[in-house]
Amino acid sequence: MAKPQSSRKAATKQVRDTKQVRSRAGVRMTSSAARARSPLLSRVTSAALVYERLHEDIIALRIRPGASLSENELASSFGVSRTPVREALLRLADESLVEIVPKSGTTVSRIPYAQIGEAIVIRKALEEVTVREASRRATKSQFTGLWALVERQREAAKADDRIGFHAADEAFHAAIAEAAGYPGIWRLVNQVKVQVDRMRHLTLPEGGRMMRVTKEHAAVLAAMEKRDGDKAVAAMRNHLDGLEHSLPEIRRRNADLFVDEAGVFVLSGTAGRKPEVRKNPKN
Amino acid sequence: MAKPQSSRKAATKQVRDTKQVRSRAGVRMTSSAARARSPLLSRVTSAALVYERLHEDIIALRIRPGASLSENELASSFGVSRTPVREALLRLADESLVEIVPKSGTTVSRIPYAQIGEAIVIRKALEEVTVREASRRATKSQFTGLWALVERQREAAKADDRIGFHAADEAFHAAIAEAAGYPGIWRLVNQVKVQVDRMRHLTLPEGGRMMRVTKEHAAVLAAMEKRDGDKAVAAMRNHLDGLEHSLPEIRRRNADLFVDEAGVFVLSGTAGRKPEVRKNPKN
DNA sequence: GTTCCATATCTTGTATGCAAGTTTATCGAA
DNA sequence: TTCGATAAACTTGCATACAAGATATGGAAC
Repeated sequence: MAKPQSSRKAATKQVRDTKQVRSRAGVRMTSSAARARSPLLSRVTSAALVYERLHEDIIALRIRPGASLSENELASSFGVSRTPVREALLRLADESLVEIVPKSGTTVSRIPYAQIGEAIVIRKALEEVTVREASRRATKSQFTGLWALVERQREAAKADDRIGFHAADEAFHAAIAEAAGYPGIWRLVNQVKVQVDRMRHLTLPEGGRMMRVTKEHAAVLAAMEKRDGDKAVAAMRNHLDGLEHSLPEIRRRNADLFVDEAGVFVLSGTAGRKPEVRKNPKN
Repeated sequence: MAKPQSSRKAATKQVRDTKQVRSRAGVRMTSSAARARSPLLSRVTSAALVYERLHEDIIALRIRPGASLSENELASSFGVSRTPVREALLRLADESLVEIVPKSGTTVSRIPYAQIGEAIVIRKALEEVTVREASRRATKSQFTGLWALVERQREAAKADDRIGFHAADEAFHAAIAEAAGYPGIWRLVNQVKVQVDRMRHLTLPEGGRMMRVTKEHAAVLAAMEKRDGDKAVAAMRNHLDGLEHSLPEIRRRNADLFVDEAGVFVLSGTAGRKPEVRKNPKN
């Protein structure tokens, strides 16, 4: 490998110090600074696009858990080369949505049933501190917006619009996080609950569920508005408890989409790629 | 196994009986694809190695926040090509440890001071539920192991061995998570506190700090052993409160390593601000 | 001196070819 | 048929080449 032109690489160190900027460099950054934000979401690269598409399809179960993915076929499908596809898959592997076996193949992860419970515990812990802080800090206009979201849910429930209901549901929780001043927590919650979200797509139509959830939200919000943090936390806890209600039944009906995880033993795991997942084919 | 002496081929055929129709290009629908494997070690790929090295160096501040990274120079430094280096950098970007600007360059992220507080809140929330559950579920042998870790901390504190102390500290918290049956929570905590860990490397030598922390751990553990969940949670909360004690001073002394407003997570309408105008006019 | 512009030289993004394993298919023998 | 060995066809991991945008440099004009 030929080194081109040694200009400032007198030092062979791979880490160069901070590049200094001229005093008026800021004005030149206008064009790039316009779109150069949102590190996790939409970049303008092909890899990001492939990632988003695959992410959506996996979460929505449009690609079934256990399905095999091929970098080559995905590449020709998306009309790009393997490189961006591979980057997307690596990222999905970090989120435990796909499993890459080095020289063998890549599959969409089955839903790790054993992790669902822990994910819900995590979500509860995070949302409780969030709703407590939001009870203190939320402004009047934020309460107005929250009530509007509850109303949107009520309408969606009446119209039996599950998609719209879910969107408003997410927006409700996100708005609470914003009111609390904890945007990172909501981002974290979203990261943790991916497997739960996949499972949600299997929920059976249960009469009155959406209206019940709406009422639970209203209870949380009412307590918040009274600045009663404890009561709001209790209401939120009660609300999130409802999540794990029908999980065993859902699992029973779609056994092939789940996997029992035996012993995750990743304690000081070097920031490891992902927990080892033992698949237990129960044919 | 219910199958009587089924050969591998027969098992394969049995798997095959499900539809192998490709509903979408690139997605092959199979019932059970990859056989369970035990890659106990995380990954033996070059990309993983590069990632681990860079991760360590960034966390330990051996690479200073704000430094520029070049895929080419890193590649020749590691003796590999750009591809595995790039994969490592993309992963580090997901963790907000580096920032990749598409056609411009890659830099090591400065420590987002505004996120430190939220990270500590998150850690508190997660560790509190963990210690509460561990108070219920921990076995006698686990308590023995935990006391041993406390003792190791005491010894390290006496010997003024900061590295050994920190290792035992981490192990203590990890062991509590394991006793609680929440391995995923500890993994998540580790992910969240990366920026806090970087900051920890800037802590000034403060007399008696290690011994104080050891006593706090002992208090947590004593409450756990009495199965007093509330008291254990309170002790843990008190322990973690100590984290944010000297943060402002640390930041004041190393202002160039921090950035005020990073993260910029546009949750609602208002557009994000410009990411960073390098305010480091060296020379 | 300052300002502006062309250009050389960086940077990362993507495509492609090869290497090294793994799985599947094929063929032959008992 | 059943089993076994061999080879063909996959798979991902990595190296390399090229493309396109961003930055720094140098010189010309004023």
